[in-house]
Amino acid sequence: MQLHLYNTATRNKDAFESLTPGLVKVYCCGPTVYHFAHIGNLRTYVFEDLLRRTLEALGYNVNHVVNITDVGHLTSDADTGEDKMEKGARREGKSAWDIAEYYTQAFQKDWKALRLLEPTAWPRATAHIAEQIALIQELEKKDYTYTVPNDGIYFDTAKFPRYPDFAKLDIEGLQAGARVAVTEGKRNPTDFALWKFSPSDAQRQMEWDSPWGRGFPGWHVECSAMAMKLLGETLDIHCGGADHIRVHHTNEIAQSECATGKPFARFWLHGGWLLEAPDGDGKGGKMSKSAGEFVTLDVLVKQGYSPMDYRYFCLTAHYRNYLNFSHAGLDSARDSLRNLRKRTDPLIGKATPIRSDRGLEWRTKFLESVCDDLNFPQALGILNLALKDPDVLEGEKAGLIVEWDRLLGLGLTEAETSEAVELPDDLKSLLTERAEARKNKDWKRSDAIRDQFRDRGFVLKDNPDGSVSVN
RNA sequence: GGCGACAUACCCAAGUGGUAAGGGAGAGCUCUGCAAAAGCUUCAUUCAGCGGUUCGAAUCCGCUUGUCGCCUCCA
Repeated sequence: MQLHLYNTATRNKDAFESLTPGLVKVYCCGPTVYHFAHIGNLRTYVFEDLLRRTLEALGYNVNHVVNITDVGHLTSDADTGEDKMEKGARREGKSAWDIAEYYTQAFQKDWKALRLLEPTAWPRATAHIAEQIALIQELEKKDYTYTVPNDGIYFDTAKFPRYPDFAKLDIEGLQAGARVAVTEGKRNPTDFALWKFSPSDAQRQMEWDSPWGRGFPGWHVECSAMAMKLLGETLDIHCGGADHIRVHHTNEIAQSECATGKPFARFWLHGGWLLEAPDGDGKGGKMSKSAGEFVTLDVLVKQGYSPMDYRYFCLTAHYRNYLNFSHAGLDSARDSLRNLRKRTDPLIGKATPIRSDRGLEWRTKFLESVCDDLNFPQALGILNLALKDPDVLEGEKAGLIVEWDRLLGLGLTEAETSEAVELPDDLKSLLTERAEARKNKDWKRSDAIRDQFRDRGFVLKDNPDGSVSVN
């Protein structure tokens, strides 16, 4: 089936074909590990995982690279301000290297919890300084760079006439609206640093020798250098959050294409933002790490949600649209998933080949939705209808779920590991007492005991077979 | 100030020219000592408002209103 993906470069849903038959090279912009990833960040990785799974379902091998940015991002685009890594280090009284390691592990823990497929490679910026230097030297050789004394090596965006095209930038409007102090010596407002000199009056924790002196790489060059090293000069797909379009990806394209003379990526996919819904006293708006307050996956887990609840929540909205995060919304997702599992759990292990016309029809419909720019919300609707369809045999339903869960990644084919509820001794004896009361049809006593359980946070359910479940 | 995106039921949300998917919540019924669970049924003549194009519009165009984003960093 033909996959169509919305390509930011063309602003159109384009038919996807890989450059090399059977192999797709995907580069996804990863986290800057100076703090925890929030659930808005995570939404983008969920979308990228859906892309990966879709490509694999279509028979492609996917070479999937996700970088770890462990150096180099300053706090503003004006090439000024404090390095985020060093700031994080100071905040926590650790070294910048420790900070990077700590948050990388935290990030990868979230990654696994969300059932995101392991990428082919997790390159770290600090492990690819030589490649970055080489790329800058190539640009220097081709005369795209210039030096700003006591500052760094800059890319001259005026020498790349297509610079504004990708993000449809209005350069003049940019200039007019500029509220940011312009770096002294920059030729154009859009020029960006490729290499930053270490400050002469302060010792940086992360710095390297280079042909231009001691310093550290700019924060766009790492992606180009690592992507090209690991995947070649032209990628099939480059992904990231929508906030990368304007600056980061625009700059990646400029420096990569000027260095190689080839298109850097054929498809650019961008995930929409998670917004904080204005429920309660929340003000609403984009969730942002630098704004301070943010919700992490761990926070949700502490609130009683499972990572799969959040994954399902992401699945309910199209990846390119805004998604409003609210607890009401997450509750709804959690309940939906719970209800879904009630229907799919009894199907585990019962899959049979799908042969009936009806079964094949559902299979096709689901795949069509997914192939239409990853329309998972629609696919979920189809899944619900298929499960309810009385004309599809149980074994085929089970087979469809096995197949579809490889795309959804919700773990529907694995039994949930629910921990056995440990009952306090006094409640255990009450349970015995209630069984006795029920046998004697003492409903008043029986219900009173059930209420007692409820007050202690346990829900008693009398099953049709006479047994009692405690939750 | 400039630029842009979005607006679908109580909530979330798909649908982008052919007559409103799906989920959650709610309601009713069946079942049950009662609950719970499960099953069945039900839930937008209508897509922010107003005009226009069209045989036909939630879908295209214009205006208005509202929300959000970008023009610092950000997934």
